[in-house]
Amino acid sequence: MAHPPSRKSDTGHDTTSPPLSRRERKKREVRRNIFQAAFELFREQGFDETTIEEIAERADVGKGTVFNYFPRKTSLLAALADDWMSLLAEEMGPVETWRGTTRQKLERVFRFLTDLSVENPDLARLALFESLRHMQSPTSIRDERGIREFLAMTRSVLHQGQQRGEVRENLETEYAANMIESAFHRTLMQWLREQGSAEDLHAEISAKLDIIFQGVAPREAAADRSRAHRRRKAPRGTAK
Amino acid sequence: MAHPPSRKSDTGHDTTSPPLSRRERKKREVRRNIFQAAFELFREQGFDETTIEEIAERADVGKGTVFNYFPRKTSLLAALADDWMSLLAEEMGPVETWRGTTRQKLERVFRFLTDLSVENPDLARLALFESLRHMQSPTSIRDERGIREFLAMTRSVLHQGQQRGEVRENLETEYAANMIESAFHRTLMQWLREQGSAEDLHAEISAKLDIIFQGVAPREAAADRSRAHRRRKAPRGTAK
DNA sequence: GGTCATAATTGACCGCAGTCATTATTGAAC
DNA sequence: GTTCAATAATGACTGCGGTCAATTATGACC
Repeated sequence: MAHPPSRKSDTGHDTTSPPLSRRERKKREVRRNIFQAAFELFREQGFDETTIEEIAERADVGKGTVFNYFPRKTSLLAALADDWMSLLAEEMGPVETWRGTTRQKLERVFRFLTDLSVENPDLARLALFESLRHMQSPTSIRDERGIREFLAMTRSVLHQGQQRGEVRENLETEYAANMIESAFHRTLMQWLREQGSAEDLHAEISAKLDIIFQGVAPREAAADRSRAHRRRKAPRGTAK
Repeated sequence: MAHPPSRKSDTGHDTTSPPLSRRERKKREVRRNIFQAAFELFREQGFDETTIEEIAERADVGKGTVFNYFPRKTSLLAALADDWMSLLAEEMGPVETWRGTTRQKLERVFRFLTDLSVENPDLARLALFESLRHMQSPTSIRDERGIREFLAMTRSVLHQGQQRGEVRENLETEYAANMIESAFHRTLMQWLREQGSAEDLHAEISAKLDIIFQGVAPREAAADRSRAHRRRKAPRGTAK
């Protein structure tokens, strides 16, 4: 029973300073029960094989109640991703306090997440995949805390790197963070599918970090300037 | 009715040199009818709003027949992705014949695919998303021609670039192609979700290409060598 | 305690993706 | 033309995700 959904953080904010009403406490408890029941079952029998009714049964609520808390079945997976990000934030503290080179910081973040994934490949696969679903439909309102936080972190690290001279001054950190995130995400998904060794995974991530740091062009011939239009523009994206 | 599924290529191979039996011809025709009916309907009313029974109705076959050809509803989307890749291959010919710099070649490929996507944002979103599904489950046997071909193309372009001195000799093209693909994929998905202008999309892709070519590290301090273990190893992945 | 608006719970119900046992078609062999 | 095994078509049926109208719990206010 390695790594059940984290006990402290749940998937909501931890800022529970004001004492909660009974109602609120009950709600959280129910939510937690459903969440927990769901992941026990997912782990035991897989996602597709688990029905909402089973989850409701184990959480000791009606089927409809499950949908009150998690409007789609896949919302349960998104909750897991959020949970993991909370674990990460909790474990590593605010970015400003991290030590080491830019590269080391990035590797530490990746390491934390890959370790979780290596322990729970099935859940990781589901959660990673789910974290993309919100991109599918423009109507979906989910805010996808998971990826957002990851991007914000990566971006901060790059920013620090700029100040320390380890990252190009003129780098568009928004885009770079975006690329790092998507490369990491894809690498992890591929690995989860192919079920290689953890060593392979780390090696591949390291190699890709090399590429992102060094670039593809040879050292001298900086870059091949052929872009027809270069419209300088505030990057769209996830930062506000 | 812009861009219906391509008429010539369908989703199967074009190598129809040996004359086909009547049976085989019938099969292809039925498959084509279903494919076409499905995409007319998807375009008219959206994916979720279209039922398999409607598709079967319009293609003038029984419901079960649809499932004979496309075992899941989403298989129809995967077929679209394949179709688009065939269009691309057909339009641009073998990689060896392309002209221009490495950067220009990559931009031309992206341009072709983004143009298709700009014309059919809804279908593109669905197809792009679907093209990731095969990574979700290790049991899925789909071979995902789409992404594979794209990777092979990108890799060839990088290889040529190495010969022309536009790409670092010691670059692991397998990984680099992989990163380029995932960055492109993600950029496109994000754009499709946010519905910006086509100009925005091109600018973002261009900016990311800059990053991939130049790298994140400053010119002088090549890279920050901190990786604990550097296991040189044949890249796993999609090339055979 | 009693009243009442608001919020939470619930399970009967619905629609559709996907299955499968049955039936129809094909074409090779004679 | 007839036979027959292999292949394809079919739609009745099933199971589950998701909805919603009805029911119950909660707590603010008197």
